[in-house]
Amino acid sequence: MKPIIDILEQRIAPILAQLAPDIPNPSAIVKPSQDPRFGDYQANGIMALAKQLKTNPRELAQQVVDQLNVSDMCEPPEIAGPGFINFRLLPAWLTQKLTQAIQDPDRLGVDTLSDPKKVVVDFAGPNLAKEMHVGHIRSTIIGDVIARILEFGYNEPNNIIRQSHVGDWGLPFGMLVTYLRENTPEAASNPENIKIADLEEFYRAAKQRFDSDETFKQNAYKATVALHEHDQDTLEIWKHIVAESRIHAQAIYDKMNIKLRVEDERGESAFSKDLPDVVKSLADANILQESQGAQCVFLDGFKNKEGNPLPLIVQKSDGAYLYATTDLAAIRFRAKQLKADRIIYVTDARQKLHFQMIFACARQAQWAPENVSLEHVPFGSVLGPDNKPFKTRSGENVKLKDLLDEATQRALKVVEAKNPDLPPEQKQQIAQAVGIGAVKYADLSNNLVGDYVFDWDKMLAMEGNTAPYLQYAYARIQSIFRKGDIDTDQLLANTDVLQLDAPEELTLAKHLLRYGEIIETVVRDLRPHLLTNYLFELAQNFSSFYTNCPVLKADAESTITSRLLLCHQTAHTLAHGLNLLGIKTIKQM
RNA sequence: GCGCCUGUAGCUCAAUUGGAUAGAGCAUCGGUCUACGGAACCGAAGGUUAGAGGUUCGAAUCCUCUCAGGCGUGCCA
Repeated sequence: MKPIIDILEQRIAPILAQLAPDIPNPSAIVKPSQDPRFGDYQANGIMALAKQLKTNPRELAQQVVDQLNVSDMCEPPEIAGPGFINFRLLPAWLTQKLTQAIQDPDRLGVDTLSDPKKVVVDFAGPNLAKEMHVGHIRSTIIGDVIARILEFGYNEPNNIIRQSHVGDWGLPFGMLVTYLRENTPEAASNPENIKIADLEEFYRAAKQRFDSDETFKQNAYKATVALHEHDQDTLEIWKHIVAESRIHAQAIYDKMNIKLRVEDERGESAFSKDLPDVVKSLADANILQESQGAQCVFLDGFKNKEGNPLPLIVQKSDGAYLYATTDLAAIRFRAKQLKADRIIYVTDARQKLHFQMIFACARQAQWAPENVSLEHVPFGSVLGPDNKPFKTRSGENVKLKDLLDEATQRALKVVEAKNPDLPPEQKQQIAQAVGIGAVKYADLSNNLVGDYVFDWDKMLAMEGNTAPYLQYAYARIQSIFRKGDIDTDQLLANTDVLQLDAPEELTLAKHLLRYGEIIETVVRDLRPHLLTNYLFELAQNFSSFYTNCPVLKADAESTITSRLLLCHQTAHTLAHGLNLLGIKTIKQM
């Protein structure tokens, strides 16, 4: 089914078109009402339209209502205030629609969005030379969630292409190759034996040599040049170091429940051979200029501190290429080769200017035509308790592995306290789901723009807008099904007994039917916190229902079944939504 | 200097992008209290939306200025 907003708008649209033939696409602008006194949904567009028509808004609203037929789904619409139209959904209609949603376990009654797009989501993209640290956490979490939501919304998983633009081609690798040759020449001559137990230590040792020894430094530069010139020996060692590094990154992804595979990786090295052609093409298109020895593109509207045109530098004065060059190669590849309709970049807000320039350049070079949407999803920084970028006490980056381990440890303590009798392996599994879920949910549940303070106690607090609260609501429902020894298949064979009477039942049902509306909005606006908010409210509505409406102890058999169906659909929606957030549910906690 | 972002209850954040009396969660106070899992529920209190103007039926949201903080601003990514 379409979102209720869309149903109402589409019913009103032809009436508006007829009443205002000269206004292009007049819209009813239907929104959920904030206050129950104004019904379930309200149309806000009449007043703006009346303004344009220079007519009385309430009279216009009356004309709309006179012609509008929504009697199958709503009580008679009311005109209120300066010209709102308020809609109250009929229980019978809600029952029918919710029944349909229950009978559709794969999509929960959510329509596929009508314009399935081919989308590239660029996220994660760590530097493979080092272990992932807290600086990578947001892009990784948010990008994965955006990809998951698009996969569901467009219902064409193969059209959603994850791209991890890893750093695997720079000086750090020249350092690592040189260090490996120096310290373990036996591995360097047999690269397939390269094993790096501690990637961070390996990098640190190489960096120390680099900083303290001039000969080493020169060798590292040489190795980097050799790499870029595709020297066979160097390339062979590089390949195995990258493979080892990738194992470390993959371990983090697995732990975090991030859907990223080796095939999704297309980093600097993959575009390295395209870079000369990027510059040449810009020159051929007459948009390349030399300035202070560097090859630059000057784009309209970008100024530096002196107020002079700000260049996008694509080739340094020493001939080397930069990340701008690689990003341009990538954008061209994604638009032309992958044929993406939307290209989404999930990076730090500090890169905003960079992407504005990259996008402008790609447009000017006609690598991304106007019908390809280029979208930067910027997000703020993770701060420590001192409101400064999150670091360890000694001022180093917090390793993602350590952070995730601590999350699990802390969650395990809580599980031990609450449920000491569970088998140890189950406690471990719960701690994993709760700890990782808490970290991810904390990251996703606020508006992306703006920094947030990393606070263990708040994210793992078992009350409030947190992952554990949602997981708890899910676990409680599972408990009902265990206690009542309910067979879900048998239950779902009786969906026609659904009946909504109690106010808590109606509130819950209305909320369940808004799932598609939320999905549609998030697919369009790429704001995951709208989904976390929705799920939190769902859990709250359920808790209220749960305390006020006995399920297994209800008076009539039909009420029991009906309420079990509500429970089932709530649990199913919670699990589905949490899965879109990359967060696991557990049956007990 | 210029540009971008942020400023909402004591704290952390919302407000479906211009809609009705700005909502949640923590914390505080009060209630439910042998419970289909109390990791819960119900209620109270808490606001000049940083400040000042403006736009209009209507502004936290749009415009102008001011204040405070963060980030960026040519060869790092």
